[in-house]
Amino acid sequence: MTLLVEVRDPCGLAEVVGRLGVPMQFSRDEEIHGQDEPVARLFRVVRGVVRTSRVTIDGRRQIGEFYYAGDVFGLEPGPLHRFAAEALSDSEVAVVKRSAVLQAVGEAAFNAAILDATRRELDMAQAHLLVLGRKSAVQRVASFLMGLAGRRAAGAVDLPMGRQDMADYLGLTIETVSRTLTQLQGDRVVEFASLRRFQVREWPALEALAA
Amino acid sequence: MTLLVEVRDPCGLAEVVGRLGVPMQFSRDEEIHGQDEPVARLFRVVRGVVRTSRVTIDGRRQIGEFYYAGDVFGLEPGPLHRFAAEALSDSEVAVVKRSAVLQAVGEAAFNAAILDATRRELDMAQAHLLVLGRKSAVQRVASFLMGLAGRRAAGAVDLPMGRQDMADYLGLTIETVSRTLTQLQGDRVVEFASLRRFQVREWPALEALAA
DNA sequence: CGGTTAATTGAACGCATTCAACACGAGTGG
DNA sequence: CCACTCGTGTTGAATGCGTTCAATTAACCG
Repeated sequence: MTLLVEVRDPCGLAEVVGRLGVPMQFSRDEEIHGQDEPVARLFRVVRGVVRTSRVTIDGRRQIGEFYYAGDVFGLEPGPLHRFAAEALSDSEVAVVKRSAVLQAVGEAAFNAAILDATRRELDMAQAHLLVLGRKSAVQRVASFLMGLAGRRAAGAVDLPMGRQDMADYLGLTIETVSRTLTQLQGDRVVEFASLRRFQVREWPALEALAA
Repeated sequence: MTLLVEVRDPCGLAEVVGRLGVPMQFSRDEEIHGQDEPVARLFRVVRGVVRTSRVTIDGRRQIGEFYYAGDVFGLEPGPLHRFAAEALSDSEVAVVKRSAVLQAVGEAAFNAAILDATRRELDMAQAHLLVLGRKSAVQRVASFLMGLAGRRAAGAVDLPMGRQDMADYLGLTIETVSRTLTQLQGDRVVEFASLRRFQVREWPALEALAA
């Protein structure tokens, strides 16, 4: 657990935000920051899961990313939040002003940390591009489940988001997601104990399906 | 022209790379840097157009971005190039070692510039995500043409890449791209003077189609 | 228990793909 | 100048995947 955080946070931004941040509670679907708000604070997930999303002009919803315990979010390419952030379930988030972090660690370390976090965002975005641009429904869902299960190597895995969130994230409809999950379960690749909890039965098969 | 460069390069990275860089010539489809190579240099397009691309395990090709005159490329989230870079047409590229830039401008300015460029990459990636995740073929092609035409407000616009590159970039097949272009032309929204040169006839219609 | 929301399933449709044939343009050599 | 070829782009017909719309079922919570 500690190792994971260290690996994903070589510049210490997550640690600093966690240390300086004020813990705040958010309930299911509560907004943590809004779309088009000015960027002023940094956030770190302490408990629960957070999603970033935005709505396009024609009403379609796009999920930016899902953030899990330890992850930092609130970084944006520009001065405004391009995405809103909401708690998926009841969550605890450490919140701190950017200026406070800047003051605490100095400008050089701050920039380095922001750069590092931005790089990680870019990395995720590019991985996601491959999924959306070139993968079939089964491949998308399989990749997604692998990503979730990868966080907890074996045993039952929590599926913190609903089908609609999955669908918006994967660029599919809720019906296709549902059908695909049913199919994967029918093929004994994964097994759902409940709607929000599953276990990988056949890792090689899942990897093959994720292509 | 100068204004455009300034707007897109507030931290001067493009200017520095252009100034320090050694101009190199690349012919059509020639590789500028390879996939999985270590990141050691920065590049700036002087003349021509450059594409970044990578091939997945199963042989599908993904286009990262297209870079035009003035654009900086060669930035990556990690220590290795996730994408290869190739010249689309005969091009001139200014090449400079990262270490040389670092030494020339100092660590603080270097980091700021890299951060800024990385942010722009992230911005492009997220815009692209919206296209790939939620848009139809017509919307994708229309958006793409708008993006190209936006660089040169009016008159004939150069289409520097072939249909296959467009298709890979937009997550479509070459046939669908071709059909869509034909359709847009039939609807008098755009007009192709030749295969690689077009003009926007109805801006409002094109914007509407791009959604 | 109902009442409500979320998820699944079914059937028909439509868009993009696939596979195949054809057109076009540029370059080459007769 | 024409014939030939090769690469690239276009067009056609059939298929299939994911969507759409609608109905049903399951889960959750009082």
